[in-house]
Amino acid sequence: MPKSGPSSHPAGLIEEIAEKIHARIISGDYKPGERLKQDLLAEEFGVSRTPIREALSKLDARGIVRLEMRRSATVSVPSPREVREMYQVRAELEGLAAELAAEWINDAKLRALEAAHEAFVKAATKLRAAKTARSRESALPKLSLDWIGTNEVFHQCIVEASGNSALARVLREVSAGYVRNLMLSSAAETNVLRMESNVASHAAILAAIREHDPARARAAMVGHIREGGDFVAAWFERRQVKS
Amino acid sequence: MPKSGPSSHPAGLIEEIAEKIHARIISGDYKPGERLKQDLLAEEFGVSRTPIREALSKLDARGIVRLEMRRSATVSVPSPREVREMYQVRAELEGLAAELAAEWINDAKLRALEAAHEAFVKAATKLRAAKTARSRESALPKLSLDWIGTNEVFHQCIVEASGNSALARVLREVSAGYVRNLMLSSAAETNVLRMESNVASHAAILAAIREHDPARARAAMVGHIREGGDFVAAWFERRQVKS
DNA sequence: AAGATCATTCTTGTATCCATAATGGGACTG
DNA sequence: CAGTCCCATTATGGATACAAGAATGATCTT
Repeated sequence: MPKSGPSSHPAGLIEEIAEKIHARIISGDYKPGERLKQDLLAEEFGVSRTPIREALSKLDARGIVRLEMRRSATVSVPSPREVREMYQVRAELEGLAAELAAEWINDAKLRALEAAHEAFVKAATKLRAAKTARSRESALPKLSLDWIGTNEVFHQCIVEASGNSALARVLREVSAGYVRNLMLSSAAETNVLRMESNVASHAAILAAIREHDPARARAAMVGHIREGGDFVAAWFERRQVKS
Repeated sequence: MPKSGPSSHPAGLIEEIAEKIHARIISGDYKPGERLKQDLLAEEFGVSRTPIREALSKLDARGIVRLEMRRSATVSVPSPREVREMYQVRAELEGLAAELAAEWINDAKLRALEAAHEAFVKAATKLRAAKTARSRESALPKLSLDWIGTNEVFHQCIVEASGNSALARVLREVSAGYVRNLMLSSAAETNVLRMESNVASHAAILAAIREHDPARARAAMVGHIREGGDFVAAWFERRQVKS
């Protein structure tokens, strides 16, 4: 497993708590508009209010909660429209990453990217087999996690290969965590078709980068992210009416 | 003066302190690699360590300081290369904003944008006059501030007109504050030529948006930001060898 | 009875405190 | 004399304490 990033590692309690709160928001435990009181969260997670505060601050920066002066943090689950907006931004940024990667990638990073792709294909294959087999006791959650993880590694490789550290930071800070949590929740409903489409997209992106074709790499990446955005937004719409 | 954004307003002490620390880093009071001890900062600003910590966390997210586990925050003044990287990201995001704005802007927002442009032209004219006159006691700092402010309003109008709130948030969070502080320091050295080029760029962007030409709006904006990035990076190089 | 006002309570923002991990210096040894 | 190991010092992360500003509810007035 590669280190999670080239940049600073608070790596600590705060980020962990932020992720947990985020997960609960996505899963619907905390409903939109609900007021998140620091005391309760502190008790919930068995820590004091201090790390809770910092976690909430991060979630505010990511647009997941709204933090106003002297008022409780309020859950701000995005509308499907906002999900689309976020993916539009992410598409732009990762498109840039792919373009730069196609231009500047070196042999070592290319090999790493190819390895990441292989791992992703393997994970997808296994997950697909498990899904079609419908075997009850198969470790489907674990396979889903693998799928998400290898997917993330692939994208991260490209960002790293772009050689633009500011880009890497922005993606980490404003979108990466969000996407991960969304995928964790929606992975269960991801069907075989979508998985195959994802594999194909990754292959196309990899090919464009290998052949140092920036324009094609960008286009492929933008399309890939948009596709994912459509799926997640749709899933979000369904979930919203359901709850 | 327009409100600083459509989104959440902690608007508080933390943000204020973050800006102050940032300004001191840019101005060179705190040198690259220097370790920022929370105690000292706390005394410096006459507050306790708690808000200092949160401010440092924000600065870490913005890439201005590096925050590692159980270690002091270290000043991380970007290399000219990193400045360029940051502007590349910003160009991408604001380019997207311009593209979307050209597509979706409505009459009210267009009028606001035109007003912002007029204010910018006016501020630029005054500043240019003051610079060429070289009158000693003229309120040159104030005029510089006006120039920076109106410039920011113009860009913000476009972002708002894009109708993509996620985009607005990302720009605010990761790049806007940075840019503002950089400009505050480098404005003094901005020459007349650059100011005129800036005015021309803004006019071109405005025209493209008015005529609903997304591709042209994006291209104009990307070029404009890149130009600014080159200038700031160059200024940064000069300053780095000087210190 | 409805609305407004004021007091109480609750929650956040900031300060202070304590435990733990890093740092730097000194002593000891090869 | 240099290198290394260990301990004291110091600074950070987290917990607790305190003050101040909202939200709420009760009471009084019209």
